Parts: sequence; C-alpha cells; structure tokens
Amino acid sequence: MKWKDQGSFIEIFPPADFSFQECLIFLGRSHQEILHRISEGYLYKLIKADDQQILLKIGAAPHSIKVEFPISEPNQNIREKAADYLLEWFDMDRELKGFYQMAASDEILQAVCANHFGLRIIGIPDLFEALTWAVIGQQINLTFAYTLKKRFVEHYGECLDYEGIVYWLYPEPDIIAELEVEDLRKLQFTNRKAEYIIGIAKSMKAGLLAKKELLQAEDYPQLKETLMKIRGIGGWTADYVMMKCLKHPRSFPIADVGLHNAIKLQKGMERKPTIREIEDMAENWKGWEAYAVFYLWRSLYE
DNA sequence: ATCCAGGAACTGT
DNA sequence: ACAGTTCATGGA
Repeated sequence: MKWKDQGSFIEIFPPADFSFQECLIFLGRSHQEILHRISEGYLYKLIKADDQQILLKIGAAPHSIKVEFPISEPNQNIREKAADYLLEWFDMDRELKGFYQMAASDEILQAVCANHFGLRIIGIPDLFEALTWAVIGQQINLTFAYTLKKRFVEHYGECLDYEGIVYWLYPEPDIIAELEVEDLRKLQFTNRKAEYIIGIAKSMKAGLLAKKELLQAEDYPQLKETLMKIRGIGGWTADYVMMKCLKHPRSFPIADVGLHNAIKLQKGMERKPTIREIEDMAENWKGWEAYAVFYLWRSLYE
C-alpha cells in the first residue's frame, strides 16, 4: 500500500529512508522557480490530469505525506494520478539501501550522503520538460537558465490563479511546435536553443518521440544512442534526461561541470578532475551513478 | 574587462 | 574516431 484515500486528502507512505524535508530543500534551490512553490513547510504543485488543472498541497505528516486538493474534490482516477505523479517525482519506489551502503565507504560520497540522508532524485516526469529544460541549461549559468525558463513558461504555459497566487504548467509540445525561432529569440533564447526546442516539440507532436517508447528501450547504451539522434541532444543532455525523466540508475553525465566542481570540493583538489580520473573514482559507483551525481550536485549549495 | 557557465553541432584532419 | 571552432548570452 503506497498511498491511501482519506476522503478530503490522500496519504502517501514513502520508505523509511525518505526525507521530505531534504527534498523540499532541493526544490527550494532557485527563487526563480515557478513550476512549484514552497510556503510554510508546504509544497504547492499544479499538475494536469484528465485534462484538468489540479493543484496539490503537499505536506509532511509523521510517517507519511499528506496531499490536499485546495481547488477541487477530485475523483478516484485523479487521486490515483496525483499519487503516481508524486511517487515518480520523488523517486519513492527506489530501494536505496545498496546506494547508501556503497556510499558509506566511498571517499567522495560519504559526507554528502550522511549530510543529506533521505534525499532522492527529484525527477522531471514530463519528457518535454526534461528535454527542453536540459537544452535551456546547456552552456549557460543556472541563474540565466532559470530566467529563460521563467519567460518560456510565462509566455506559453497555462496557469491557474488561486488566492492571488499564480501557478504554472510547463508549456505543451503542441503549442511550441507552432512557434518560429524568432518567437523564442524575443525571450533571449539563442538561435540554436530555439531551433532545438521547436524541433523537439515538433517530433513529440508528430508522435516520433514519446516517453512510453523510450522507457521500453533495451539497455542504457542503446537508450542513450536513441536520445542523441535528436538534434540538440548530446551526451550530457541524454544522460540528464535518463536521470531525471527516464529514471535510469546508471545514467551518468560525466562531462557535467557541476559534477567536476563538486568532486574538486569534496576531495579538496586545486583543479577540476579530468574525465579519466572521474571514471576511476566512479568504479565504485557502478549501478548508482545517477544517485552519486545527484548527491554531488546537492553538495554544491547549502 | 575577462572568464566561464549543469554543451552541442559543425568543420577539418 | 579525434581535435579545434563557433555559437551567443548573462553572471560573477
């Protein structure tokens, strides 16, 4: 029993080694984030289910997570979708004992795993969002990446006003597929980012690119190869999407600058490690590369 | 100013 | 297969 209907709310029962608090801290990392809101210990998230906008108010209870529906009294089907969404978003079905056991004796991961015990990979369940957010973040600083995302969402996403606060949904591929490069240039996207994003939207709209199909992919290398055929998706983005959306535990964005900085810090190095050096360090992480990277990203901000 | 940022495609060897 | 170049922009 992963969740239970309690009438006016639903209750989700995560594993014992899950910390809602740690996940909240991660979600609060950018003040420019507009796809969720954190206020007084509650997490607010707008999702779409059965073509309806559903606002979720998520809070920690002693041994569970309580999810309320401030704007509606949803039917059974929507309750189930809300529960599924949260189970996926916070990777609650993952058995992490093996990871923590490995990390306990790993020079690089030991401290960060102890410090943030209970944190899980915070995913991006929506494939279009995962792909295009990764493209937006390519080769620019994160602050500006959030600025671009905010403009993108506010121009092309749906929203809901509740008690004077606006909640946003990420734009749909069908809308973005109809744009011209110039439309996104106005938001200060580069030509290339605009081309990539519109191209991805068109592929998804045409049914050539879908999460369901990608999830059926055979193994890690093959899945990565498939993703990299998409224009704008290189090795880094393929791994990022496998990690945040397709939930592949072995996804490993090894060229990531943030990863390099985190390793440098954890090891007290004077320079960033080389790819070869990271490959050696990661021998110990086999099967848990995605979690190793995610925790190391976490170590970069307090 | 100057360097760099949660890279990728393109070009030439 | 590999290395160098170009893209483009804001943050620190």
